[in-house]
Amino acid sequence: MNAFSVANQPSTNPLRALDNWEIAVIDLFLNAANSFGLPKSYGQIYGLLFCRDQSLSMNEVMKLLEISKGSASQGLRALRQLGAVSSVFEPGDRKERFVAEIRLRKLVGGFLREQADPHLYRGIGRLLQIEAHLEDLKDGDSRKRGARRHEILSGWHRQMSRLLPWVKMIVGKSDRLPQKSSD
Amino acid sequence: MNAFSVANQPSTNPLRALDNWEIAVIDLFLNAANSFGLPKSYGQIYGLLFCRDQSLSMNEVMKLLEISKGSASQGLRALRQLGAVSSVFEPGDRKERFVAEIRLRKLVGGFLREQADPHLYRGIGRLLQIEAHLEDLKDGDSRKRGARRHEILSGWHRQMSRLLPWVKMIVGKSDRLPQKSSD
DNA sequence: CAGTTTGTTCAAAAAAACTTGAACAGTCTT
DNA sequence: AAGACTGTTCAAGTTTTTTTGAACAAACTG
Repeated sequence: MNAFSVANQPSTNPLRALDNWEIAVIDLFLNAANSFGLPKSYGQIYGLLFCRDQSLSMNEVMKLLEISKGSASQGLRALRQLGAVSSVFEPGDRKERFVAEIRLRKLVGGFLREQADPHLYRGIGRLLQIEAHLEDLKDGDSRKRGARRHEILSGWHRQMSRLLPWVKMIVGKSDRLPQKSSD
Repeated sequence: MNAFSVANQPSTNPLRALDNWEIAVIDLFLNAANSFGLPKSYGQIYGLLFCRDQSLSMNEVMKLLEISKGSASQGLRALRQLGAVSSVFEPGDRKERFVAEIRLRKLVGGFLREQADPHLYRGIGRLLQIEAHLEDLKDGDSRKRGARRHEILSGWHRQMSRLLPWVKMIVGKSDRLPQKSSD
């Protein structure tokens, strides 16, 4: 039986209740997720994995955080999609196990790729749509005003496009703390 | 009577129905607000003002967007707080009128000031709280692991703090399109 | 001062976002 | 092949956020 074989391990038992500092870290990420517009549970899941050296299975995540199967499944999938967690397979074990990506550069990069880039992309379509509306319009004040607004928005779009690479770059510098290693 | 005195103006009547391009712009900002974690109505309000050369009163905003008094009042207040709209008083008119801030630098700056900076600030407290939990803990694996995580988070905090000034700076460059003028 | 205009507040209603868990599908085990 | 294990999906339930509008306050008007 499985719960036992795990429950017997000395102190590295991944199902031992969370330490207080871990709860605080998980809560930190819960709040962070929230303010990035991600569901709280994603933050909790990431936070938990962030705390651990060992990879965790979906089941362990569910039990430790007391969240449902559905949340765990969807959360882990989304986080992997964002590049915030990756999965590993222990040889001879069917189940997937997860670890947190802790390189800030990667986290930011993934977030921008999945969230910001699509917005910029759709922005192009929206600008074209506005242009189309303007062309349907007889010459006059409104059209002129609209053209000016279209220019402004195009400028903003250009600026935001230029900004993102810089963000990735700046965050990249001096990632990783002087310790352990990675990359 | 007031509705009339306004309704009689030739073509600049601010209550004439919205043009299609304006609807598209408003919708663009509605979506943008959403993905910045702001209520849709804030986006609509900003979008409307963004479209207009003339300042609008709260009442005009309400009627043009068909939103309630409460939304208009709260939205305008929040947008002013963010520095995204400013209010002007026409001499000899009691009511406040609003115009959109269209300098991207100011918009980004305001957003960062109101949203990002507070998060970074609270982050300091959270890091201290984690530290405190660690000190309550007897030496051991968990404590060591926690200390490592604390270092990582501190590093991230430092990095994000360094990033924000750059963002403001980069967005500042070549703001305003070649036209009109401002600043 | 009584009435009008302008704007705020906040409890309740509506809408949106998130979570849950049961049903399902695939894999492995015996 | 039956049973156990792992993971996905999605309709329904829950929670959170946003919007509404009525009640209120303040400032002006005649």
